[in-house]
Amino acid sequence: MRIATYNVNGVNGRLPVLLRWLEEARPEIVCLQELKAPDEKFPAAALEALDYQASWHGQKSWNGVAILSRVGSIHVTRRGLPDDPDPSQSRYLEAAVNGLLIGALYLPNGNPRPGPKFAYKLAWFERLAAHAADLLATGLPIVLAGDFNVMPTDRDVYRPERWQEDALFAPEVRAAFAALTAQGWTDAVRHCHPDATIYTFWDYLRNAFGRDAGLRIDHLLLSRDLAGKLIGAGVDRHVRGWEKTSDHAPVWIDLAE
DNA sequence: ATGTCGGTGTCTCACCGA
Repeated sequence: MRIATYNVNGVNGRLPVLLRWLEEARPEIVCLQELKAPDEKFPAAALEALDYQASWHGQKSWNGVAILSRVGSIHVTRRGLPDDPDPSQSRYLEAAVNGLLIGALYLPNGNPRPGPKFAYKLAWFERLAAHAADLLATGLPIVLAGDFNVMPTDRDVYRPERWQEDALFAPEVRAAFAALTAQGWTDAVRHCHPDATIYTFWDYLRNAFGRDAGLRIDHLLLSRDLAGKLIGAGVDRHVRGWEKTSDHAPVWIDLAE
């Protein structure tokens, strides 16, 4: 079974690209981020036409996350993290799908650092970690997937020395990511490709994709039992080269049935 | 500092956030 995560950067503006990729890749379960659409403008009918059911947590203009499934119904267990002091930002959606618990997330960008946005990012990360610990304690098979807005290590950045002060790579956020995975989560893509240079995002500016000046910020984290079923992972990076495409590429894992 | 996107309102340009 294939599970993917894709920051679409506007689900309606990128709809032709999203549909083209879904038809080509046919993942069983998909987490989407940056819908940039209110709930009433989510393109459910176009996805249904490709046999994908969907649940979504939208917001006007910004953020927004969704879960798609072509392997049975989506039972939403949570919209937003527990104890969220700012529920106006739609960044977390959790659902039971086909025997798995899926947490779809869009972690705050956090720039500029320092500042209130960076403080919000760290606070959001702390609430995610607290909830993730509770999830692990259930013993369920769980996937946390999305745009974490964190490059975990130097090898996840085309030029790490240039990103030391950025909110996506600052010591505090790398430490937060490391502390999260230390709970017992497996970074699926890195686990499958320990030494490879793998990126999931290339800025629109300065021909970043053409220069392969990328970042690895989209991740799928697996609970312990699921990590044992991991048989493959990768990035559909050719999608980043399509017309009217997102600045992110889809990221996927394959799990043994 | 620069550059490029989608979404939105101030609405066919100018902004915000990324």
